[in-house]
Amino acid sequence: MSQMQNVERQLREMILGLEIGPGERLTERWIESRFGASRTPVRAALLRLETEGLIGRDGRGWTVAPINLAELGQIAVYREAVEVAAVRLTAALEDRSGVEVIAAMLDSCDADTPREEWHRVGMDFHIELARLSGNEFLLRAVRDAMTRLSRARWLEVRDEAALGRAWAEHHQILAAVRTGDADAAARLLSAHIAGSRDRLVASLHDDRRGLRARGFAVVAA
Amino acid sequence: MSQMQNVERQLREMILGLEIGPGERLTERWIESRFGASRTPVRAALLRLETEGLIGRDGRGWTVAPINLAELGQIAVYREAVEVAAVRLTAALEDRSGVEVIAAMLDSCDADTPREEWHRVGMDFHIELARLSGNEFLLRAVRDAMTRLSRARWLEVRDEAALGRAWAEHHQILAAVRTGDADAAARLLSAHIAGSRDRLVASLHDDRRGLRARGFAVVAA
DNA sequence: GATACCGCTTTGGGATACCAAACTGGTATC
DNA sequence: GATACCAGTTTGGTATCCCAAAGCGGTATC
Repeated sequence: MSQMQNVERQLREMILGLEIGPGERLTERWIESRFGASRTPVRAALLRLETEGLIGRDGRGWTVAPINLAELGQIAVYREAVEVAAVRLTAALEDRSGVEVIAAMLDSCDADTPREEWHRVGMDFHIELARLSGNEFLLRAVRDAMTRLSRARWLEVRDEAALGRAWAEHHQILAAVRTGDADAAARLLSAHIAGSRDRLVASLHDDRRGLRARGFAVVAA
Repeated sequence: MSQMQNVERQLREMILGLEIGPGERLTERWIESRFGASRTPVRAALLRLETEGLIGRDGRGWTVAPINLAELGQIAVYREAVEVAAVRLTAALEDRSGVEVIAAMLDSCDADTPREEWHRVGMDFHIELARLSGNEFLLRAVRDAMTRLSRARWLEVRDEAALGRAWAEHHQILAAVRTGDADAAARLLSAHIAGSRDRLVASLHDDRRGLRARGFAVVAA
């Protein structure tokens, strides 16, 4: 793999994994020495990550995007629009066997599954559901929204019950898609996204003091 | 303005203005000499334009994105999802005075207005309408969709009647938003997008022989 | 003590040199 | 005539070097 893709991937993982905190400053020279690459691939990676919304410009330099509570609400509206459109397309397909693959993916998580895996599968559910629609743009939009939500969802304090509820809602959505009931699938998905947003914003809002104590920049709603 | 933004802007204009044809190969060295910049800003511009979908990788090199008829249909579905969501938000706002600015923008076009201006305003209508929603993500999505549609719409053979019909539909949509009738606005906008797509695809499909004769790569639906 | 000033350092933007892989065109071989 | 092969060229990927501007301290001045 090329250095460029390598730096991009590793840097993205460090940001999403909160090894580099939201709001932290980045210098091209630091990344250069950290990954043993020269500035050319580093700058390419930075440009890519900027379009993903994971980093931004801070005057002349680069900054890891802060956790933005107001943005979370806007993303919820955005993803509702594209995810509902995608699920309606999928429910109208003749061959909806793809939902079984997603159901199996959900069922692969059990009590022994590590938290990172639950986190990843929880996002992949929405991404793979969008992929079934066959529309590249809806898929890209959902993937983009999930990337931007990733850190916030990771920081969310989720109890066992909330996770179980989310998984139940996921299965309900799949069931509606399976039977081709587009309206039901859309309604369930909308409610799921709204609930997800509310719990997420509430959780981060309650804990924003703790987040700031960890050195994370948090922009209020 | 920095060289980087300069190269990016000029190259984008050349691509959107079809001065570089769809499917044409690009070399970093050619861009370098063409704009009098070195490879660093050239590469930055290429990376940015790649994320906009205007250029793509062709093995090791770069290629101007072809006109893709199948993609046009997918974009229509995508923009319907985000534009309808945006217009519903806007219709629910207390202050909807922004629609008057957009109406004035439409009315600024008359029989003497050059075709490029009609083209630009026709896209800006949708972008500005999305901006009124206040949702950055919906706005970005609409702007992105319009950028990707820009060349195809420019190549579309539009008669006077079709343009007048489009403008009338634009005004109808604004009227519905003005009165706060979200359902009507959504319905009108959906129909407008579907009709726009049908005419666009039909026009390009009919003329695809002529397009190929001009050296433009056209991917069939 | 506050502030204006100055020199050093850091940093991103740009330019250039080098390399390996891919491409090209011609040639030799069958 | 078709094909395999080889040298020369082109091209994107990478590493480095230079520069101007911004940031940072320390100091002198009031």
